[in-house]
Amino acid sequence: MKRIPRSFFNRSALDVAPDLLGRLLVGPDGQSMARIVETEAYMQDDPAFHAWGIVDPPTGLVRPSGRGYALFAPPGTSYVYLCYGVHWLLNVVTEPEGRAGCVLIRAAEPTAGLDRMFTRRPSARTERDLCSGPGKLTQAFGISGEHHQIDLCGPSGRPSMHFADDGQTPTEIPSVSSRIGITRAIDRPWRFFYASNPHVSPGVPSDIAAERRRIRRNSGQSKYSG
DNA sequence: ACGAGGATGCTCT
DNA sequence: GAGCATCCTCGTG
Repeated sequence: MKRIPRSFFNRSALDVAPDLLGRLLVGPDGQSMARIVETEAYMQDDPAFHAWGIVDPPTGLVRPSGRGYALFAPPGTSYVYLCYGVHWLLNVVTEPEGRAGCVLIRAAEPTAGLDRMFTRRPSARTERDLCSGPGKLTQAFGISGEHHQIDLCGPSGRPSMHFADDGQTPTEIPSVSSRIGITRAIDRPWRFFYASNPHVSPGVPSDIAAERRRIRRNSGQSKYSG
């Protein structure tokens, strides 16, 4: 059981995201653990990225205001933010210094500390309800704003949130889709997941969701267009 | 099964 | 004031 080193995150988010599948997330309590089964990559040149547009094109300078500035932190730093005013979402910063990118941890299969997870997530009825979504996962682990911008690659010793490799070989090739729940850049295939794993989130990839909405809109219109 | 709607707070290509 | 990297509950089949 080894902490994943900073060098692992000192790469493109497009490489880190699929490579994190099968690795373990160890929570802030040092005991709760889950095997990651779903991630998404967010890139600097990406309209869905929180740091999109904060680089001034002519000068290359980064505007130091706004929440996206935290995504220029060193690789291996956490980026935790509040989504819809309700749920905390956990990302890891990637990319060499000077560039920005991150990986969203979307779903995981609990492997340790399940009793604590059930306590922190009263609405969960089955194990599958614990970490099968980015908001559920942070609630199960007790991750919130106080865990924003912390080093996930620090020295082992006292308990702290980090990623770990237990040497278990991934049993499955990652599947790919567009990302979930976004409205911009919905065609980029930057979601990675283990298709056969029951702990993957039930969300629908954004390109498929948009197509379904379009079809429904059209059939709804035809009812009144006669 | 599936769809609709509400909660709720922060940011602002 | 609009727009979100979501989840839960409560309606209808």
